[in-house]
Amino acid sequence: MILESYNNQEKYLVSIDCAIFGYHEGELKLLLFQREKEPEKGKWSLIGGWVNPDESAEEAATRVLQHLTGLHDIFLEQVSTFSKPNRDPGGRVISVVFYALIVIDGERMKLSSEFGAEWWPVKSLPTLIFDHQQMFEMSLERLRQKANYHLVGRELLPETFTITQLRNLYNSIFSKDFDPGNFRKKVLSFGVLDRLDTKDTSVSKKGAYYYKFNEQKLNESEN
Amino acid sequence: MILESYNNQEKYLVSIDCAIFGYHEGELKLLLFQREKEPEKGKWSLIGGWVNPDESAEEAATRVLQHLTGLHDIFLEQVSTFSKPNRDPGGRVISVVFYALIVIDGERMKLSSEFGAEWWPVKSLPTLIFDHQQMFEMSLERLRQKANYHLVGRELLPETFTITQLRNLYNSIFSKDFDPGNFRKKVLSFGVLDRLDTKDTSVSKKGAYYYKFNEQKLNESEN
DNA sequence: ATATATAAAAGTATAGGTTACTTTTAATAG
DNA sequence: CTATTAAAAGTAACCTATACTTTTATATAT
Repeated sequence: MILESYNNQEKYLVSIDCAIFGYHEGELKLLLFQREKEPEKGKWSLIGGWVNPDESAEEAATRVLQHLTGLHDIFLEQVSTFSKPNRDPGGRVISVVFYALIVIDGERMKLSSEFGAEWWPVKSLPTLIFDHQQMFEMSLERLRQKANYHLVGRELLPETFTITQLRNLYNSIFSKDFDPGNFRKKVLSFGVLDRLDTKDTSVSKKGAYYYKFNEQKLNESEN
Repeated sequence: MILESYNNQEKYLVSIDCAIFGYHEGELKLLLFQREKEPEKGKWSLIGGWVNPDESAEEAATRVLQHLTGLHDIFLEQVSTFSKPNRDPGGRVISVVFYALIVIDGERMKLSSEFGAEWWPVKSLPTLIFDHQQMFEMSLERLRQKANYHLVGRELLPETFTITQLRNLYNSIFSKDFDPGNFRKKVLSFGVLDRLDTKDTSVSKKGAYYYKFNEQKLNESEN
């Protein structure tokens, strides 16, 4: 902005909303809150919060996520800003939208009891409030773009996993079935996975090797 | 956002900043204003403006662009939102950044005299205020992404142009030299250009055919 | 009138990557 | 020890990107 009449200008509430993706039981899931008041009581919303005076939007999103999940170093990326004058019936609120990726483990499944948040499969979401459906769709699109050029397994899978698990994650993100052979070839060509000596024999007699991300190679490849 | 204490929250000024790209004399250019007051007097800034109460950020950017250029239907895309608490020394201002593409013709070159705006080659920009350098860099990156998948000639070139002109535009956007033969093949494979009967003989004895975008095919290809 | 020079336009050959599909492998279960 | 399972490896066809070469059309010079 060029300096000009800062004082006569209207100010607005600024919030963040976050599409939090997780992966559980072979499905990509989204963390949602159920709204308890009118209007739109009973509908669901993304996780949100206000931007405080001492914070950037990124810092606000990080704070909200840490408070909710207890996790630090959550992967977070800005998606877009929603600013239609009447998008929120409660007042003029401009919302900066992010998406986040987190590993759903036992701890993270308890979010429901603590905060009333619930994981929903992205394939069958409930009705969302305001413009949150569009926020979700743009976030998923961004996640797909990200997953095209980088392996997103580290943010969504447990520390060790099989190629098949990784492929199922990708199947779930893109809603299609990747060819097992081609997927393996492609994924290993990134050169950022280390094969362990242990195998998962729960699904095949032969057994599938476990892999884990090599942090050093990840950094080198600017993943 | 979930409804919660709208009233106790701090409000902020919200602005838009716009990286306006144009193409002139074989160079990609950026439209800038020179700042007339301290702090940072003499440095240059992107084109900006406030978001009014009855506008979305997109509408604000469109209004500012129309007022500045007289053009309607300008190509505009949201890049990112900048929100660090102290990014603007004049006060807490959250800025939604866009990039725009416009055809520089005679009319558009007069911007300087009317508004004090000047076109700068992106290869040699002056020092920009605040975080505007970063805004520009993100905008150029977005433009490159866009140009990878879609022909951006319609937004930056005159109505008719030769393949060589289009290639020079791309050379300028990506700061590299595309192979003439390969570029031609690739560009025509999009199937959205119509060849005219007229030729440009100013640069070659043989003459290069003029082309124009076929709007219908453009729409079909979701360009 | 013919030759020359220019860059457009078309063509070619190689390499690399994607895709669909087949074969082999390892280990368990009957 | 044979059958079964999915992992893992391999293959062939196809498509695209890239570097490079050849042909074409025409204004200008001789």
